[in-house]
Amino acid sequence: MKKELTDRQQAILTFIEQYLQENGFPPTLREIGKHFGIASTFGVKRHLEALEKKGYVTIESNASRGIAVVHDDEYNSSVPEAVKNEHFNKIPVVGRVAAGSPILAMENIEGSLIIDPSFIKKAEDVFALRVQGDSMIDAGIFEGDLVIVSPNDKGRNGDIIVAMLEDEVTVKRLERIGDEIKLIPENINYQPITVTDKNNFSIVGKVKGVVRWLN
Amino acid sequence: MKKELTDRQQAILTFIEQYLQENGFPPTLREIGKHFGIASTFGVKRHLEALEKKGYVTIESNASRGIAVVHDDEYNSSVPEAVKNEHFNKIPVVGRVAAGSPILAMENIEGSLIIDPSFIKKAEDVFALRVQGDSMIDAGIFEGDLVIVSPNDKGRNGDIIVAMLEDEVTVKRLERIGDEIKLIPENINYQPITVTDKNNFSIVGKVKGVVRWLN
DNA sequence: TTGACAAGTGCTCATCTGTTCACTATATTT
DNA sequence: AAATATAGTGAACAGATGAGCACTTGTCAA
Repeated sequence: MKKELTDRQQAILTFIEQYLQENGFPPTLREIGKHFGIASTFGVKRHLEALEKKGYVTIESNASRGIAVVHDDEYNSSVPEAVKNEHFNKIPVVGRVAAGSPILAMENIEGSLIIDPSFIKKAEDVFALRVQGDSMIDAGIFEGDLVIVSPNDKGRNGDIIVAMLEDEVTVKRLERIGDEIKLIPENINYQPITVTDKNNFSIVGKVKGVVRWLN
Repeated sequence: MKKELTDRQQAILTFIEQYLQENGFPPTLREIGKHFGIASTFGVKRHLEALEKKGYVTIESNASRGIAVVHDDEYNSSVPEAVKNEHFNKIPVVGRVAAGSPILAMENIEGSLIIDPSFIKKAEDVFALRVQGDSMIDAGIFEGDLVIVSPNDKGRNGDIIVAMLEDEVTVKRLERIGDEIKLIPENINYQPITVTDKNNFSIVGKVKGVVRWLN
């Protein structure tokens, strides 16, 4: 376990990491000092020496910007193998879907989500969709939730699926009776939809998961 | 598309990337020159200017080691920023919690979950807990779901929290009235719990998110 | 009260480092 | 043949930068 940092040291370490991220190279002593209102480079230097002694950075003597942030093994061991091997899954998050437009068009991508491969088979090609409306609240799917959709799985009877109906995207439970297809909402205030015009209907994919974020 | 590089320029770009990887900060003009047997810093500088003009690096004027390697979007789009910068969050998933045992003891860890940093503030120390029981179904939290818990946030009035009560872990909505603490289930079949013995009660943390996996 | 420690000031100094200029040389393109 | 881009030398220069010292302040535990 690494030694604990003082608040000041932690703040400085964070600043260095941020600076590095934004600029691609580490800050100078004076830049650090300026950011924290420390007038003397010596004050900054001692913070860095403390950080080095505690194992958070290494400092190249006499080299300008010679600060390297240490990512030690302990830290790395917390990195899942999957990520090291780049076998993680990055899932595009689709925001609002404009009527008629292809779901995965670039304009729709709202962000991305990383999901542990233990949840998703590696090659599976999934995406996330932000839920609008409350027709599935009894299935624990609320407005604003993200549903993870697998377009390669068109769903079986009883599965929750994402369907495209009349250029609108909806999340519903699928019910197939013979040739008839019904979309069942999980909310007593809504009525099941029977698909009549199969030209204007398609199943986008099966819902594999739900992710909700509070606040 | 980026302009093509000469062999020399490519070699220098590669060297800079390697140096950066090994040292954590970029090389100086003289260090580059020394590596390639270029005696004059001016020769090196012109290579860098070429690299900058072609969009491979940016150079901070008058700053030592002010070379930043540009990673353009095309190249990066297959690798999420989060992973490249190792700023992703790996969350331990806690399975069953034995009565009285520390929640985060190793034996309890069931697996791990990777969540996009866009959801969680970087330094936030969270873990995931598998839900047992159905006392929160009206809040969309079902048995078997994973709740993401932030132990640093003890929750405000109305928040959904994880509490430790009589050596049992429960997910409930928090209600504080004056000095009285109530735990409200979100299921009409359950009754609110008023905390009487505060010695046997503690708040584990606030629920920040919910993840459910189907099949 | 004493001591240890974190944090900071103001300053000097040496050297690190990017900038610039004049000049040379070799390909490739026009 | 002339223009252009690439590649390099050697030297001079100024500003950027880390190192070091003596001294001060505030907090906290023994």
